[in-house]
Amino acid sequence: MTETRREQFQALRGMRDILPPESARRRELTQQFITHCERAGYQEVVPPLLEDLGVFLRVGEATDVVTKEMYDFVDKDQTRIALRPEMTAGVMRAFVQHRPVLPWKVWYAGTNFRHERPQKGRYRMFDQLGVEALGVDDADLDVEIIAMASRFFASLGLRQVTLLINSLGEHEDREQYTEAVRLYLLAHQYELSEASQATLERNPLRVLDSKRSEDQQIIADAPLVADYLSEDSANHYARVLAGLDSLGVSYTEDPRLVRGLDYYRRTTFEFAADALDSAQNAIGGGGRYDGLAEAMGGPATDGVGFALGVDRILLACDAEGVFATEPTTLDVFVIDTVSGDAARDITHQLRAAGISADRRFGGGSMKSQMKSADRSGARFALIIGEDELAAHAVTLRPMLGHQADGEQRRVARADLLFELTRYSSQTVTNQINPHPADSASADPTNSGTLT
RNA sequence: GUGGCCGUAGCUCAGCCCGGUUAGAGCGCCAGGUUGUGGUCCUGGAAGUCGGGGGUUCGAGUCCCCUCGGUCACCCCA
Repeated sequence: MTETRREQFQALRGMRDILPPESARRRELTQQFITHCERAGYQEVVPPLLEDLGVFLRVGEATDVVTKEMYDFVDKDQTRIALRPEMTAGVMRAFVQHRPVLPWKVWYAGTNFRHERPQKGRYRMFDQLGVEALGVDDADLDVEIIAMASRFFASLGLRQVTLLINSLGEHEDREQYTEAVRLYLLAHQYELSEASQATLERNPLRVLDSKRSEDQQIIADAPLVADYLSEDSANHYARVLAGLDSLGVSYTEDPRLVRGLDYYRRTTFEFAADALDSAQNAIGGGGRYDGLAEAMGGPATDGVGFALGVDRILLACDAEGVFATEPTTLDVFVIDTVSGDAARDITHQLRAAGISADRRFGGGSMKSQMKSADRSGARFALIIGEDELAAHAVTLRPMLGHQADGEQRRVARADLLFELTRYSSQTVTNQINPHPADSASADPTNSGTLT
C-alpha cells in the first residue's frame, strides 16, 4: 500500500524540449532558410551525427570546441567517436570521401552537441543552419553566401543585424600575423588579464576576442591584420567588399574579428544581432577554409561556408518582435452531440478529401465542444445533432468572421464536400502546416460526396 | 570550467527578511449560468512532496548545508 515515489526525470542539462507552438516556428524558420538556399542552387547534405573523433580533431586541435566541449566516447568496438560539435567537419569528410563534381554547393540543417555550461542562447544540444560551397576560389562566391544569409535574416523581419567582416589572409599571412600579435601581446603580457595571459599561450589571436575591460586598451593598439595580407589576399578581400557594396549589403569591417574555429583563411565574417546581449549576439558566422579538404586527406580545395544558430536567431526575432508564431489553423472542427459516430466518420472523410479536420473525443456538451472548436482555430465548426442526423445534413458555422465564409447554414451531407472545397480554394489553408488540398492525391472513392 | 543571482499550482508571481492553525492571486484548465452554439461577462471546481536530500527546532515554504536545474557575467561560440 505504501506508494513509492518515482523519480521524476527531466531533460538533461542544457537540453530542452521544443513544444508547440515553438516547434512549428522553428520548422518555419528552417523552411525559409531552405528556400533561400535552393533558390541559389544549393542542395541538401545530411552527414551523420556521429563521426570518428579524428574528423573533428583534424579541424581544430587548438579550439575549445573540440578539446574541451566535445561529447566523445569509446564505442562498443573500442573506436573513439564523437557527437558532432559543428557541421563543417562532417561535410568536409563527406566531400573527401565521395569526391562530388565541383563546384559543390550544399546546405544543411542539423543538431550539434557541445558540453558547455548552458546559458540563454547557448545549449548543449542546438541546431544550426548552414551552407558550404567547395571548389571555387572566386571572391564572388564569398559575396554570394554572405548576401544569402543577409537576405535570409531580412526575410525574417530582422533589422538589427550587423555583418562584421575581416580577412585573415592566406595560411602564411595568418602565421606571420599571429606571430606579430603574439610578440606584441607578450610585450604587454603583465597588463593583460590573467585569463588572457593563458589564452595567449594557446592561441594568441583569440586574445583579440577578449571582452574583459582591462584588455581593451592593449587590444586596441595591437597589430592590424591588414598590414600582413599578401597581395592576393588583399585583392580577394577588396573584391568581396566591392561585391557587398554592389549588392547593397552593408557591413562593418572589424580587424579584430578572428573567430573560434581555427580553420578559417582569408574572408571571415560574423552576424551580430544588436538586439541581443553580447554573450549570445553571434547569430551566425563563417568564412573561407581553403585548407580544410587537404587537412581531411583530400585534394586541395577551396571552400567557403557559414553556420547560423537557430536558437539565437529566434531569440533575436523575439527581441525585435518579428517572425511571430503563426496560430495554428484548421479547416473544420467537427462537433457531434449525438453518438460520436458521425464525428468519427466525417472527420475521416474530410481528411481523405484533403481538408484538415479535427474533433473532440469523449463527447461533451454543445457548449464545451464549441469551445474546443474555438480553441482549435478552425475556420468552420461542423455541427451534427439529432436534427442534422435526421435530415442527413450538417450545420456549418463560420468561426472566424471572414465575410467570405457567410452565415451559419444547414448543408446536406451530400453537398458538404463541394461546399467546403469552394472555400478551401480561396483561403482555407494552413500556413504552418500546409496540407495538399489537391483532390488528385485524395482517395478517389471519397472525392465525390460524403455520405 | 570560474563567480553572482534565482527555483512556491500548467504559466507569471505574492508569501521567506521578523519560523507557528487547512500555502494564496492572476492567467490557463474543467463545469455551470434551464430549451442545441465559441470568442465577453458571472458563479463554482480541480490542481502544489513550496526543485530534491539532509540538518537546526516543540514546529520550516520561511534558517543552515549539500545537490539538481535555470539565469547573468567571464570563458567559448551558433
